[in-house]
Amino acid sequence: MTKKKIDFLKAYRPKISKDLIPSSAKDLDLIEKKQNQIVEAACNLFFEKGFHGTNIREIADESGMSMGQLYHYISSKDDILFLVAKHMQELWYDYLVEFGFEKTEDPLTRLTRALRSSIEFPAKHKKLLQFIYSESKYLDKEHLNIILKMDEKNVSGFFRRLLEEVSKEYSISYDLDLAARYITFITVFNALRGWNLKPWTLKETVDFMVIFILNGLGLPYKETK
Amino acid sequence: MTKKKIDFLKAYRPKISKDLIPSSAKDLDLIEKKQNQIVEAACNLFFEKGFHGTNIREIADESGMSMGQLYHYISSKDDILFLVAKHMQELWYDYLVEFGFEKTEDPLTRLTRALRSSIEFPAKHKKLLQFIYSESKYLDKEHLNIILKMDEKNVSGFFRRLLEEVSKEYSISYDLDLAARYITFITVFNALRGWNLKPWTLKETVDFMVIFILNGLGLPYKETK
Amino acid sequence: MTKKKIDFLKAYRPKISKDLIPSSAKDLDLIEKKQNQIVEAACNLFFEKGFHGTNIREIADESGMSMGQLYHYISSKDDILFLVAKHMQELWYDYLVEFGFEKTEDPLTRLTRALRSSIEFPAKHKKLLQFIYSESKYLDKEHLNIILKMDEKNVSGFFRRLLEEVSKEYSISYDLDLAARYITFITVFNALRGWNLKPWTLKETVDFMVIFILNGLGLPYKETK
Amino acid sequence: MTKKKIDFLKAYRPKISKDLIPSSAKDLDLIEKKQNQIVEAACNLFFEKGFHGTNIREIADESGMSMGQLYHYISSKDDILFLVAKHMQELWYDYLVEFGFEKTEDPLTRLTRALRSSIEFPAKHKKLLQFIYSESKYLDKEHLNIILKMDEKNVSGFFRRLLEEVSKEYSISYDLDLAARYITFITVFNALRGWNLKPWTLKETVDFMVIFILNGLGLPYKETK
DNA sequence: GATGAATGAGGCTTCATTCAT
DNA sequence: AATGAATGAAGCCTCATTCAT
Repeated sequence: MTKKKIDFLKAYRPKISKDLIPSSAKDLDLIEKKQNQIVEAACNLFFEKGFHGTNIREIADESGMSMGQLYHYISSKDDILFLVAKHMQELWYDYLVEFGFEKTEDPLTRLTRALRSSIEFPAKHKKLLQFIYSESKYLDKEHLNIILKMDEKNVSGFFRRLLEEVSKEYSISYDLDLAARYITFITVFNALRGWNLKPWTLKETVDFMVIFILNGLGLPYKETK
Repeated sequence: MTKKKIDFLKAYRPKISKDLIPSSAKDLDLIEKKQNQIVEAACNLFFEKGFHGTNIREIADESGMSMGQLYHYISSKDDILFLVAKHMQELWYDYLVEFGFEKTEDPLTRLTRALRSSIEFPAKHKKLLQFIYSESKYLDKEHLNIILKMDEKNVSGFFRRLLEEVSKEYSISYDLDLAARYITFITVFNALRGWNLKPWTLKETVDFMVIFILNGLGLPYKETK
Repeated sequence: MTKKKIDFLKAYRPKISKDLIPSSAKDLDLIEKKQNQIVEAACNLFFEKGFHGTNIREIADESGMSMGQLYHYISSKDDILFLVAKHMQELWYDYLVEFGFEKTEDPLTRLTRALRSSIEFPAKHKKLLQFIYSESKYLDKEHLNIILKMDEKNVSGFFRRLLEEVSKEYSISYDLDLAARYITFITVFNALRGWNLKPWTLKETVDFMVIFILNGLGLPYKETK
Repeated sequence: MTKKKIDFLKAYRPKISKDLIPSSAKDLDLIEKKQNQIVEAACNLFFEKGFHGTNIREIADESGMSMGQLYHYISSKDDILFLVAKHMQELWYDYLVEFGFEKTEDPLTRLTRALRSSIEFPAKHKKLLQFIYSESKYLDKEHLNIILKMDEKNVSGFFRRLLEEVSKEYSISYDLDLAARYITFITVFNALRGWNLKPWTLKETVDFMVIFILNGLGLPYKETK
């Protein structure tokens, strides 16, 4: 990943500190390693059974830790919820960034590609998105704000910056920020309403949505690649 | 409401039977009345604290019933979740139907008005929509299927029928069913992402979204009323 | 049933009074009729699910009564337990008496026939006997005493009287009362241990037991009928 | 206890595994110790008040555990019922084996002694036997089968093996298995009908029953010891 | 640092009995 | 006399968190 791109992307990644997730451990690297272990275990369980359907002992077992060890690295079940939510935001953002940006300098093409990958990710990780949309409300205020800020800076912000580039070449009358936020939301369709999409293939829904969104934005659709 | 409209709307409203919600009470009218009481109380609590954050005693207290009486009219906490979900679907549908249909025979205007009201409802009942989208997954299979069917028949189906009418006057190349389902989802924006819409008024977001969606559908926007 | 036999049998049948089973009803015949209705319903349920596994509402439903009506004719669930236990004792005794007594004046043959029917009854009404043996302990003291007295007077007493007759013709060295009580108990085998009698037919077990008991009593076995 | 005798006795003793009694504890020895503690407490209570008359809190208190700790070592109240039933079977069998076997090689004498101890045990542990006979039916199927198997293998089987030995010296025409099962049952008299044995001493009833049973089996009674 | 046993409040649900109509 | 809705205490069980070893 080039330096330039990183600037462009301006990722917001909060560092987990002991203030954010109190831990009685001291070795910071170890803390991070163990917390990742916890997150990985918790994801599988949360996605399948929900936050409330999963208990701490299951998380300990799945992560290969004892109860005592678990509570060395986090201070409550809510902490795990936050760690998982944060991890999900990072995964999502990484996916967005991963695809298609080196291949063109044309802003509209970049936007189109970004839309495509942005629609694919929720389609491929339905459980992940469902989790974010359904369990986030159980985050405590401080943690919730961090997640919202990640979402805003990274995902909505990502589209915001793409739209800004596009707006230099196309006349746009609506508010870029509002549009970026709206796009962020409506790309999630496949995850949140996936249950009633039986008749259509992924490609069909993606194609439909990409064109729909570009039309909605008043931009022309050009076949990419 | 005219006869014609009722036909047009083809509402699907499951009747609550004792099979659906086991109850040891015998007077069906009373059952309905008490269940409504329970639903009303549960809504207040669920919207604020979530399904898992609310306990049965609180629901009993809020609805002015004793624990025993509560369980005379339902058979489990899950039943309440279903009753609330069903009630929410009905409210939503009633709101859609309430607005703008007598005022014009022009399909495109009807669609435009429907979009407007369909965007307003989630905006005005954020908690309600948040609840539907986040807690539905805790419904047991049988109840979930009913809710999904209501959603599909009444809300998506509603847009489907509007689009069919419009398609007689405008050339449409995409799949009407997919489009209807997509619209159903993306009108919900204000509820599910309302937290990051501080800077804009309701009117601004609604106007933006109506135009966006009509453009997305390849249809012209005509100022209504 | 002849007068003579009734004398011989000296049945002890407690009359259900309002002291025994408090009831707010006044018409004594009606009380008896309704109580019979309750008993009949309760039997089916108790035999299948046990006393603790059956609730009062089920008994009301099965007997075609309302809760209110039920409690007009009994004063507690324990009353029903007593009524059922009493009914079971009567059924049992009636069965004993029903068979074989007119056909011979020979005491040993009478005893042999009595044994046979006394073994058959538990075999045919396993649930009934299982119920008596397992739930009797939940009777309150006063009611329990009545049941024990019925058992003693009617069933054990029945064998006691048969043995007395036999003892006039055969030399017997053991205590007649103890023997009578023992016989009463060991005829119940098929009901209480029926689960491990798969390989044998009813006739095989009855034949074995009749001979075993007569031998045990030091009496000869003569083929009857 | 000699090697030979152990072979002869062929005891069936199911090992309590986590499949049989789910437990979240990990130290198997501790599990066993705690379960024994629970069993001891439960016996005191069950024998006095019955399974349904005893609540979980009482068992926790009696065993000196907290509710949480209790459920660390069992997974339901039903599990306790099974543990108690199993413990009772073991006690019973241990008692049978304890008496009289070193003292003679004569099969008939051995049988006679076994009968004597087999009659004494129920007489001395009435509550225990009453419990087994009345509450076993509330065991769930899987656990019930284990208890029945223990009963069959250890208690009935014990008599079965004694009878086989005797049959080498005495001519026996009845089915050994049926006879063994019948004996198992009828030795229990003192426990299940003990309430109406006031007038007789233990010795009187035991003597009567031993002779009765040997006669029943067609075997001579020889004074032992 | 690590373990996992221990805590106990709180959750959901049942049910014998009463009482207003 | 009859109805069945209402009561609320009590039952079984779960689980996030702590703490002795």
